[in-house]
Amino acid sequence: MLTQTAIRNVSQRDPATQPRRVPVPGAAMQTGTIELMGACMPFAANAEIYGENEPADYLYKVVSGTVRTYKVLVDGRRQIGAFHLPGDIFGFETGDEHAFSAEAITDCKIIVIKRRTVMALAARDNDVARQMWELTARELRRVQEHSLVLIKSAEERVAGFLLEMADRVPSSGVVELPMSRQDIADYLGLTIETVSRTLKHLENAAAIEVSKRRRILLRNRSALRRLNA
Amino acid sequence: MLTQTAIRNVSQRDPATQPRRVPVPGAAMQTGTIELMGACMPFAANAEIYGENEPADYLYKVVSGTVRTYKVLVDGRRQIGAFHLPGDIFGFETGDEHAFSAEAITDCKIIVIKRRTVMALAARDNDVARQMWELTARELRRVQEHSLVLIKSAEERVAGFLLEMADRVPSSGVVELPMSRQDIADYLGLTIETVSRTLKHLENAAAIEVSKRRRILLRNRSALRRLNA
DNA sequence: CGACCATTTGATATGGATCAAGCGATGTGG
DNA sequence: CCACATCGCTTGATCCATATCAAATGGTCG
Repeated sequence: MLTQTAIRNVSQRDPATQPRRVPVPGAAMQTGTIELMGACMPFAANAEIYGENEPADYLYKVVSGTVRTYKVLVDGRRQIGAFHLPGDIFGFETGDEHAFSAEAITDCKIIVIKRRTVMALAARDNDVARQMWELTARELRRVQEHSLVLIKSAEERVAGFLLEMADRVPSSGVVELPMSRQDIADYLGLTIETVSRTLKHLENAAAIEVSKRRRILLRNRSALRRLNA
Repeated sequence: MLTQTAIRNVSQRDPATQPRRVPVPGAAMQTGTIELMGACMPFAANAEIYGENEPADYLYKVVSGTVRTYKVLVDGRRQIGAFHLPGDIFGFETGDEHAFSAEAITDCKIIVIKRRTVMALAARDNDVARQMWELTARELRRVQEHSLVLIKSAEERVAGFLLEMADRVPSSGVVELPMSRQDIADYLGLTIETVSRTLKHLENAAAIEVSKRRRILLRNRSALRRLNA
């Protein structure tokens, strides 16, 4: 259990991309007020959005693209805590410093909101405060749910992951994965080899079909659900 | 990975113990206002406090004793999500239903607060709303931190657990564990045998000393911290 | 077309699970 | 107050799922 994943990229925030005040249209307006307060910023694939222990001055909302939040242990093992898809708000873990690091997996557009702005608003408008509580609670539930992988087999983990992704991008039947096998492995606490072999397993069992490497067809969801334990 | 832990007790909430309006003194008053709103209730060791999927009408604050929150998979595997010690508030996972079950590990006294009361108060007093957000965020961070066990070895898990417990009950040097080996195992995603062997390992390495089975002396914290990865 | 990188596939090793006794503390009844 | 039963825990032997090590393959992009 010593090596899991070496640190693979030490990308930096692109200094050229400064926040621009941009009215952001449509794009998942779950939390109405929020996006009006921020600037929309592009991030290139693999760019760092923020690092662990940096002051947590901003909140982030994904407009397009996918983000991973993760921690890296001293010896290089990496645990991905979450994938964030369009519409998701992240970076509100709590407190003064970020507990995790965040990177763009693909090219992303992300609304960046000053935390102070939100806090100030929350102090006046307790509807906003409630909304923030709500969001944090939802995230808590997600992480608690994810912590069950600890007691699951490789097959259960992968099946569960596919179902989770399918639920989040409801393009019934096909799951287009934005992340690499390594990302999946680090999210599930497995190795890429095991992820690969398990996908093949599921394919042999006629539960899925791996059409392009990152495009997966769910052939038999109830089989997957059964495996999800 | 099929059997981990069968369901071991199906204890019921003692119907004799009705909530009594009791002013609760001292005992960890971190969140001032909260405890004034609730009733203090005793729970016997192994009594159920609430079950998964029950309506989440209450919040809970531990006055004395220890509580475990957990989920059980269909086949009986159990994952303990948290241990709650005196002063801790739990049961605010979110939403309408509890995501986890909660049981008293030892005899407990617990303040039970109607969620609606808190919500109503939060709607008027946004300081309360902020406090709830704060608490939820703290819990989120704790769970995120715990999710790192996924990539840790047995030794790292156990060492980390001991340090965590030592931090929470700052009785410098000795850790009095209220929970069984099985509870520890289910919290760390290990078996009791592995927990036992690992404790022996740590003892042989002069990092700890197991004096009574549930009393552990931390002989060398920096060694433990080194193992914690 | 060629090089590179992500992924798959294969062979082997191993940490922790499982199976199976032992053991010691706690409690019970005689 | 002591023999005995019980329960929680430890210890030992063996097994297995997944990690690790090592190539082979194939897709992508210049």
